[in-house]
Amino acid sequence: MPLFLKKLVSFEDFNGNFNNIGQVHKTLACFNLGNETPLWKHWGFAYNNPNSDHAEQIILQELYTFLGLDQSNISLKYKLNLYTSYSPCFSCCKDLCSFLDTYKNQVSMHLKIAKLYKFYDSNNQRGLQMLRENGADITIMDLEDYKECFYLFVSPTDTFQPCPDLNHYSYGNARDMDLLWNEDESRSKITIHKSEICHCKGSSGGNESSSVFAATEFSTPESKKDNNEARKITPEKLHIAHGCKGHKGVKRKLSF
DNA sequence: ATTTTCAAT
Ligand SMILES: [Zn+2]
Repeated sequence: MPLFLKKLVSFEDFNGNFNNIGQVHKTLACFNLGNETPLWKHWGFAYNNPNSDHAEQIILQELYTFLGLDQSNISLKYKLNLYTSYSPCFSCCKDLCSFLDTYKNQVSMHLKIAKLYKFYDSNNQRGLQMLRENGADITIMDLEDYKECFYLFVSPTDTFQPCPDLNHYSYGNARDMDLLWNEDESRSKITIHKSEICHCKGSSGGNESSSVFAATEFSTPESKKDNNEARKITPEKLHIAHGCKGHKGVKRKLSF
């Protein structure tokens, strides 16, 4: 397992996974678990296991093992900081929700994300929305977060040097995430309003309220038919591929 | 506003 406990991340791996704006085909996730005392109770990092486990799964497994022993100490309040080079996929979001549910009122989760993973996939978007609704604090890493992550997990003595345009990309990702949160909030009212009449499935029409409800119910896993036209955030490239010349892309589609 | 990405060649 590519899990490293109480060890620092190398400069090379930090730069290769966090401090870059390229397309990286692996994920690095760093975590620390603390409480009132200044010293971390547990910390480390993990890479994904190629073609097998996502980095979040590996860290969650470690946390279940670690916290399982502490189950008796109800009064303890843990704070989990999780830095991930990619945002969690839909499946990992569900796993993170389960973790929060398992340690309800015992562990708070603070997720700091470098880049959005396959954000065009509406399932991944819904996963992040669900995770947030389940109490996780989710943000895109800004320059200060990169600096902090570097300080905590790479070197407390060296100076973090952001790669060119890192701040610019971070800002763009943060904007995408804000749009997702805004979409989430405006739709949550619909979900509540329609919650009583959404039990009847099968009635097609694929209206938005039923799909929202399905998401809330965790009842739509990786359905391969991802041709969901209700998707709100779509890369401009997709529009171009479909022969649509819309330049506003995300912004336009989310204006409601 | 940068986009196909926890690969697959
Ligand atoms: Zn995942």
